[in-house]
Formats: sequence, structure tokens, C-alpha cells
Amino acid sequence: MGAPKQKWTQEEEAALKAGVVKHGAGKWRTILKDPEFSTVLYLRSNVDLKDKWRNMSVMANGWGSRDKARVALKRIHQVPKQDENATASASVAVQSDEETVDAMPAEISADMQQTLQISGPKRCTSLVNNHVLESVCATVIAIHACRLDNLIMEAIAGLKEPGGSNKTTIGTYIEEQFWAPPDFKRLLSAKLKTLTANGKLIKFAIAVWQGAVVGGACY
Amino acid sequence: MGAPKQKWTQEEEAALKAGVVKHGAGKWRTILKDPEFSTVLYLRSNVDLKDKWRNMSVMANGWGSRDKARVALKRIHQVPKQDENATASASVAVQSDEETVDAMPAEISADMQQTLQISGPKRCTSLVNNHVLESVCATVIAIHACRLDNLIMEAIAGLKEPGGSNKTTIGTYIEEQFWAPPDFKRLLSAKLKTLTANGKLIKFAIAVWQGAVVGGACY
DNA sequence: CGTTAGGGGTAGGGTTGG
DNA sequence: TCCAACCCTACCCCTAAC
Repeated sequence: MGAPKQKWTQEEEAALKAGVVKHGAGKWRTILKDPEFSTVLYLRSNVDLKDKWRNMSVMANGWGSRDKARVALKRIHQVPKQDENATASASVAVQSDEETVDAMPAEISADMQQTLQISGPKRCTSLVNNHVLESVCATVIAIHACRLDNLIMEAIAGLKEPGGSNKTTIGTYIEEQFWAPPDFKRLLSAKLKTLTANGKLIKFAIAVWQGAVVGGACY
Repeated sequence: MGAPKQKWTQEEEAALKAGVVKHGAGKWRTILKDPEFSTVLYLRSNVDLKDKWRNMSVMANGWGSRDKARVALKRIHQVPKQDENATASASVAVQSDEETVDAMPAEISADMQQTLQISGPKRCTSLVNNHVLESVCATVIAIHACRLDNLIMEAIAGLKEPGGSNKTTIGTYIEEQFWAPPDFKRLLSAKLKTLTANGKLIKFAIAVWQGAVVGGACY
């Protein structure tokens, strides 16, 4: 193929770091021309230096936020194993998968109000998305949100439910616009868990009421 | 763990094949954005598509073209970039890219047909209910539900929320159709409590999610 | 023009979990 | 053990800005 993929050697990385120390980050061409480094970096272009520095920086400081979450999860993991199998998760559900939530505080409804502001818009660039949602929805979402993470965020934002949205609602919202794989519910559960773990979502316990048994009677 | 390894479904594989036929192998992002496939492949990233295509190709020609490619490269490799270093490497390239496109898995054209049906979005029926409620609702409810008890039952039944309805939603539902006294919220809370106490309602704790604050950034 | 920043994309080698 | 799914990294492309 065009580029046989030259893995960066330790010497090259060292030279790049030294070059940045000497000339500053961003002075790629300058570093390349410096005889002190050109003997090591002669195979690289200024763009290569820029890209490599970008990669190195990602690893160094932020840990790439994605990896951080994954690692954090790995630590926490190990313990649970609470399956959650319950394959035919038909329409019942509701109670069991939310067992992680502590007994609901009776006065929740009190705090409910304050959540109103947070959950409100906060739109950013995606404002457009939410408007278009009304009409062209499927296409637009497909463009801006290719992965489940984004879909969940879009769903919650689009649903605009004052207190937040529960798993069933989020799932239905997504399924209305896309084909859903058989294990979608499980996937969604897992995603919600990780998004909560890495701080992208906040999980609340709220109280809901259901009519007591009573067959089909209309109250 | 967070990401439970999403196995590829038949629908997804079919969509991928169709996408490759339409846009070509290597046009992963393009395939992903195509509304014809995005409804099926929305859970996948362009990299996922690439990886899956690689795996499928491996399976197709028994030999694992992946390994074959690697071996072939090792032979050709070694030739160092002869000079060209002085100029930006940006504009060169181009030549060898096109002819290297992998032969697609052999049986593709066979399964092509089945991919056609799966694309469109699928609407849910439940929307109807909510619309009807908007119009006829008020009258009907007024007849059958004179007391708050009944109103609450009507609200919960009318809302038809899969997991049950929370207080805010119930309250809003009622307020939309009737004048509400200033202390309505308090009243509602009390009623919900007694209805729960005497077994007419069942109270659950469920989890809901909200977007995390996070300065402006939308995920 | 040339260079850089930065977003985005693809290929291919490597890793890992089921 | 094996391999499908996934991750990591190198390279490429583009555009805006200077």
C-alpha cells in the first residue's frame, strides 16, 4: 500500500520531545531542519511530527477520556456479575433493572423542581438537531449520532422530560427511529451504566405510580 | 463490563455488504451516513465497519486474506522513502491506493436482495393514543372522574407510560385539562400517598437519566 | 506561496473477551 | 484455544488561519 506504516522508534520519539523542548511545540519545520534532530527524524515530515505529537499528547495528559472511563470501569467491575440476564424482557420490567438505586426518598418530588433547570435546553451546537428532529429526524440523527452514546444523549435531549428519562422511554425513542438488534435492551442498559459511570449522564431515583392490578378495567 | 461486545447480526452484515456494493470498500463513513443503511448500522462506527469487512473477507476466501496481506507487505516493505523529505509529503501519494481495494466476499451478490426491505424507519402505534387524548379526553374524563382519586387513575391510564408515571407528569396531565388550585401539588402528593397506602396504586422506584452539566459541550 | 492547528478519515497491526 | 470484535497508532486529507 501507499504507506508501509513506519512505527515510531524510541529514538525518534526522544528526538521529537527534545526538539519540542528546544524549539517549542508547533515549530515542526524548524525541528526538522535542526541538524541536531534531522539525523534521526529525516524520514518524517513536519506533518508527521505534528500528528505524532498529537498522539503523544493524547496519551499523556487526558488519557483520552475514553480510556479513562474504560479503565475506571475495569477497576469497579470484577465484583458484580449480577447477570441481568432476564432475556425475554418483554414489557414488564420496570423494577428489577433499577435495583441499584437506593430506596427512593419519599420527598423526591421536592427536589424534582430544581432539576428542571438543569435538564432544560443547555443546547450547544446540536440545537439544530433537536429542531430537525421533528421532521427529518432519522437522517439527521444518523449523521450526528452514529454510536449509541450519542443516540442516548440525543434521545434524552429530544424527549425533554423534566425529571429525566427512564430506560424504557429512551429505548422506545431510539427504536422508533432505527432498527434495533435483538439484544438492544441489554446494550442500552450497559451503555447507560457506563455513561453514568464516566459522568456523562446523571442517574436519579424517582417515584412512579401504577394502577394496582385490576384487569383491563378503565379505572 | 461497559461494552458487552456487540455481535454482528445478519441484518447488519447484509447492510454492510449492500453498502460496500453501493459506495465501495473503504467508504465506511459514507456507508454509515447513507440513510439506506444508517437505520441498521447506527450502532456501528466507521472503524467497526472496516473491521467487520476485514473479518468477513477473511472468512470468505478461506485463507485469511488478512494474514496474506500482512505477509505480502513484509516482502515489499523495507524500501525506505528515498528522499522527497524536503517537500511536504501531503500531495504525493494517491497512486497505489485505488487498485488495492479488496476483492469483496464472494457470496455478496447472493444476499443482496434481502437488504432492501430492512431500511425504512418503523413507526410506533402508541402515538395515536396520545393524540386522541388531546381531543376527546377532557369531556370523557369530566364525566367519569369527579374526584381527584379518579383523575389520578385516569391520568395514569391515559398516559400509558410503560413503567408508570411520576408525580410531575401526572400533575401536568391533570392541570392541562382542569383548573388547578394553588396547593394542587400538595394535594396531589397527599392523594398519591393515600392511594398507595390503601392499595389502589403501586409505587415504584425507577431510575432516570439526565445529561450531565458539563460546560456547553454536547457530549 | 508555506506552515500550522485541528477535525476527520482509513489501513493495518495488536489486544482481548467469550 | 481461537477468532470476532475492538483498540491503538501511523498516515492521509481537508480547511481555516496566519
